[in-house]
Amino acid sequence: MANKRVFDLIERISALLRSDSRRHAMPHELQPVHLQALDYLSRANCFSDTPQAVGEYLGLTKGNMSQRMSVLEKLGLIRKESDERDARVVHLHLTAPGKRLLQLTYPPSSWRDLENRMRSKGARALEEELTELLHGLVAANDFRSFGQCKTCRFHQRKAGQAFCGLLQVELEADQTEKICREHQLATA
Amino acid sequence: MANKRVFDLIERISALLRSDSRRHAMPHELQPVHLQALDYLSRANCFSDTPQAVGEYLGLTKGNMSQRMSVLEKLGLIRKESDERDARVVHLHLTAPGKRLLQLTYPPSSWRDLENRMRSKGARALEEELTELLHGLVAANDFRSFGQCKTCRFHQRKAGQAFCGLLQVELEADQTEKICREHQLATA
DNA sequence: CCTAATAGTATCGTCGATAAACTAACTGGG
DNA sequence: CCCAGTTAGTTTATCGACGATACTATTAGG
Repeated sequence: MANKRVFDLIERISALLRSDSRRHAMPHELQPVHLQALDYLSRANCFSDTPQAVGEYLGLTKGNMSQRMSVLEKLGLIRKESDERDARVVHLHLTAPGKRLLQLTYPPSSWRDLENRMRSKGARALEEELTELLHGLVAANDFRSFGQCKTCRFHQRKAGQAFCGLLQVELEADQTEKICREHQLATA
Repeated sequence: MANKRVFDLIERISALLRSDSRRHAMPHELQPVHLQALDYLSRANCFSDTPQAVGEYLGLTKGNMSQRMSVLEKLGLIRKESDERDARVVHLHLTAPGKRLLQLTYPPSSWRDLENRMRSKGARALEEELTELLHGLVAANDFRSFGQCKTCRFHQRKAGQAFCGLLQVELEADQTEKICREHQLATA
């Protein structure tokens, strides 16, 4: 599943995508990492939309994240909102301009051209293999998996309502579609 | 072959690898990009071991590359050598310390742990699919393919000797195993 | 030749990244 | 209760990647 050649391919593909992403982000006074963060936030559930979680997702420090987030806020792309229960925690929400910018710039056009050329031929297989690869990476390094809420081992149903057995809270239906910082794979 | 989910996976996998690569590179006064450049140079043939080529491979500007290369030279990891035919061209060779450092730090340990866990199960399939993906990306954006010399449409044999039909020169056997800036895929 | 193109360098400004020190808020055991 | 320990986030300082631009030196070609 993993060898040097696969590593080389991933490194080069992502270097090229990154370079293209920079071209898209720069006119908006942004860098690739900002678009990655915006994209993450657009998919994170309510337990996972914090600076800390973004940092864990991208493998960057919290100090760095604090900086990135204040840039995004200053540009009006996200809105900060402090948690009602725990005043230390900040939730980050995309604003309408943020969503618009994300849709406009991400993924970069080189990827979209690719999508047009290669119409979903074998996408499923690649998706599954990369998923397995990521899970291996996560397992080997104690990273968080950031999987979809409803695929989590703690996901339950109580009286027709979705429920998180780890955090012991009920879940809105739309939250279960999003990715969660606390996500854990079923024990193999 | 390409959809948003595949994009997300590649972005996240490479973000985590990049973060880990930084941890490995920093003790040596280096950044991830330096290791990527060293790795490229270790695999480039004699037409492709120039600052320009490294920049094209990684999607970065030549000015940036010029800087990176002088850092690597100052640390004694590479050696510059000007071309005999064209005095503008500089060839970059790994030194023994450069090779040692590369072996020590690249790929980062998170990847090696992965390799130990998932012994070559389905590596072939993933490799082929990512290769196809990269070729699509290359084709859609007029990037160079940087394939192995001997897989190039201009690769020939003349009297038992390998020969490049594009550059019109004979090739040493070991050069044909390496990657080439001028590489072109066979017309489909 | 003289012009245009090419490989590489030098210099500049911006800003992403880490580390470390800091504040504020929560938690839990006496 | 309170105080020690922990956690979320910010701040500050330092470093250096990166793009842009202008520059030099060499080569190609009409």
